[in-house]
Amino acid sequence: MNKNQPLPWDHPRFRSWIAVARACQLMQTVLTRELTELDIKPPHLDILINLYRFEGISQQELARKLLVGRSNMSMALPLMEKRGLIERRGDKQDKRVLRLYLTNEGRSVTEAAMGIQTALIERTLSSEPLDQCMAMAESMERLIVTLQSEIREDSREPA
Amino acid sequence: MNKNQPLPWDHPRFRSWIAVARACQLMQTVLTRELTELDIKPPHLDILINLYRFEGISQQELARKLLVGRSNMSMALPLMEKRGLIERRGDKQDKRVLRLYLTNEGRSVTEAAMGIQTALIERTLSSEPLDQCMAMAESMERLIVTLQSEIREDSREPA
DNA sequence: CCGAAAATGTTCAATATTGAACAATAAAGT
DNA sequence: ACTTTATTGTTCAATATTGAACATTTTCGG
Repeated sequence: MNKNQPLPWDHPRFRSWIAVARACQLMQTVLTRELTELDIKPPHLDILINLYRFEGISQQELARKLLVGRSNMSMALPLMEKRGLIERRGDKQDKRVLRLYLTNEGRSVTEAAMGIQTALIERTLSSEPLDQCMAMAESMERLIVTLQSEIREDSREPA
Repeated sequence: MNKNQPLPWDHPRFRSWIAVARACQLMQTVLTRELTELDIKPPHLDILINLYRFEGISQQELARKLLVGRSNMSMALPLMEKRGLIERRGDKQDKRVLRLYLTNEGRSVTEAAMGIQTALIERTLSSEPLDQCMAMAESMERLIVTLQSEIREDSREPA
């Protein structure tokens, strides 16, 4: 059965990618644990960080930045609003869009959570030379561009 | 508010990691699309690949390899069994454990799916020099070791 | 200006994932 | 042998995520 098909784990790039995926998974797991004291989870942190950087962003724009569907935001944001972390205010110009803002509570939770995440990343990645980290980031950014263009092609031409 | 706290996006390692995470997310999205023709999703592919490599593995061992909880396997595997992709047979020695095997159907689906995933990875990563891929893999493997030991510490000492 | 097309957000059902509590079996300690 | 502890798998409720169908509002073509 393995006669004519080269097995994936013989491909160096395949093996590399699997390692990347596993590392992401683990990092997520550990981050989840460390965030429990703040009673938030990674998806919410992603949202908070983006609101911290881009105050007044719309739900649509936020979903695009996070690479998730709009419906995701429609489910998550009202919960965060009820918890007093964010506010949603309608845009004056365009009555369709809701613009998002951090509350003071949300801002301080975000700062604490960013501190935790930054510390985790520094701690676990500090043994890797900075050159190597930067090179990896550049590879990943090229990968992101490639994959995003592929996704856009698919949705333009859904034949 | 940003006076005394250094912002995460000023840390090069933080930025690098965010790029890694986004790339993983996108890769997952694209892989999901390309697997629809086989009617399976990435989590099932992960399972199939591991059964392909390690026939007769137990549910527990499989969960450990995939870095997911045992309950996850308890939910997913019966569905895959109903779809005729795998078989679960009780261990003769130890009546607690269920050992997992691919059916012929499962094996051919796995081979097709591995082909798709390998092609995707080769296609999107081929522009990165092999040295760079290997260096990244080594970094990620070190990261995995670090994070796993941290997880183990936590679960040993859950104070 | 009016009707068609696009954009934004919501709802819903389907699927994933987790952790906790549980039952059955095995291993260890006495 | 017997009680205790550990391991394996299951169930359940809670939370995430997605895509499709939908309503509202805006934009565009005529």
